[in-house]
Amino acid sequence: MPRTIELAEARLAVSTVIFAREPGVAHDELPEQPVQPADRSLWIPLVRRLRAPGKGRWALPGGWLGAAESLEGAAARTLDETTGVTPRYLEQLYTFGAPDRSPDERVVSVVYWALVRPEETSGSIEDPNVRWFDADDLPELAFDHDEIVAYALGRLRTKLGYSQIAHAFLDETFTLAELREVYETVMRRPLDPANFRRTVEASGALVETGEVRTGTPHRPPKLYRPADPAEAGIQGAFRIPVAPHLRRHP
Amino acid sequence: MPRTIELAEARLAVSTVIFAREPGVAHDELPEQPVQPADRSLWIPLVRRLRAPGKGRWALPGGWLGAAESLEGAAARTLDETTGVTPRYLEQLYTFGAPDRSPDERVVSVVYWALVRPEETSGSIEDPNVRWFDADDLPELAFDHDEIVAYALGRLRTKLGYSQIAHAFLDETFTLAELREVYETVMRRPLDPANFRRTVEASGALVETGEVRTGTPHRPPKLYRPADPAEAGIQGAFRIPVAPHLRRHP
DNA sequence: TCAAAAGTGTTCCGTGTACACCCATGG
DNA sequence: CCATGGGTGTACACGGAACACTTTTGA
Repeated sequence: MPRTIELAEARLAVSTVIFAREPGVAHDELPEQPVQPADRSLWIPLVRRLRAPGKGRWALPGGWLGAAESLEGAAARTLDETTGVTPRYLEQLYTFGAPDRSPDERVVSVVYWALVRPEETSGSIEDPNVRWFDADDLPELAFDHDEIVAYALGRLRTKLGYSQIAHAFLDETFTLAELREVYETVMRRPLDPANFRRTVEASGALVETGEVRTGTPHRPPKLYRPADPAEAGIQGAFRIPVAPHLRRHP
Repeated sequence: MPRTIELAEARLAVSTVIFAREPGVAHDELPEQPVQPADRSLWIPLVRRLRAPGKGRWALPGGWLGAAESLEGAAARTLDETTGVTPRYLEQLYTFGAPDRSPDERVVSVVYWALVRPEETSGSIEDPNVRWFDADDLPELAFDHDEIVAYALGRLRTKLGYSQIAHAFLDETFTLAELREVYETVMRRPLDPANFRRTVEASGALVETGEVRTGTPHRPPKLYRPADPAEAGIQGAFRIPVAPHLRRHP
């Protein structure tokens, strides 16, 4: 028995939560001191809102959906326009559409999440209204963007455990220690270097380049690159448990 | 360097992929013969499109987003209006918004997926334009709905492996054999009854009701109900691997 | 009393984890 | 030559899987 429904005059927005291992140009100054990878944090660029609603607050980079572009295309475009960042990995996260999430008009936001390499963040726009924040130490954000970031962080931690996305944080070639540091940073716990090496090597997800990184004060580590997904195939999968030892009675 | 973008005049639709273990009233007649749970299939209700575009084709139940309702609310409402089904489990799946997915106007669809109990499907609308289909034997659907259903099936199979959603297919109380049949149907492989029992019992996700199901030709099985999630807590988790033994060289 | 499903016990093996140990380089 | 991170070897515990076995009912 369909009753009459007033249709929503909703505007369609696209926003992106971008994660990087290092902040881009503008960020809160921190005293530089050596930290363990598991104690390091992730960085997220935010944009200050110049208009109401939420004027003055920090918000996720985003914008309106264009007529001819795909959702992912809109995410990439608005990201580039607002922050100058071009992500290596971009995936849809969730669509937020509570009727009251924006005060004046109905806005439905398709939210993406992205991973970028260090070099990609360096091209980010220098603007007092764009700033990189520690993902674990964010200010209060506009709209429901706090909730969105928390959701994205959860997804990143989970997905890292069963997929190969960690590569998207790194340059073309990298050492196993660098890859391990990504896992340690995201999962916030140390990993055994020996076991990590074996797990990754056995998976076939990486191939040696034959090069080593020199200039370190110690034994030069081998450089790897991600295996062609086609070659890697099913065997390319490896699993790094997100939170082990939560099994037995705590 | 933001160039001018023509904003999309997109309409916001909501659709739902509904899964049930048994078809509702109207479905293709199949000769009733005993089948193994792992050989049984899932059922999905579809609605015949009465208007262009895609007139005559089968499509996912859905409709337009109402002004005052949440996305999930819209999914539940349109589902009820078109099929008469009220799902026990309803979760957002993905948002599809390719510019050309609907021929005339731009439509962005927020798609949900749902699980229903046998009793809930029996209340479904009797209408020649609503029919239940075998999820593994669908006709060619309108728009990009084939792609959507395939995506939803993948998510169901994956999520069943690490969450408790299987309950949503069953009545208030159920036997372990019934729960196991859900897993066998969705994962399309047989499970060892002994190991399944131990895994589930050890997890604390179920509690015995103290009752047994009588009337079977054999030993009466105990009836269980889902544990209160608060009590179950972290220990409430158990994992049934989706596809084991794909590890070593095939 | 018998067939068949419910439910229990036990063994085997892959995988994650800990940790001792060797290797190679810049300072 | 030595401190340090790169890289290898190995032993152990846990949990998934296989499967033999006992229990309980209706017909």
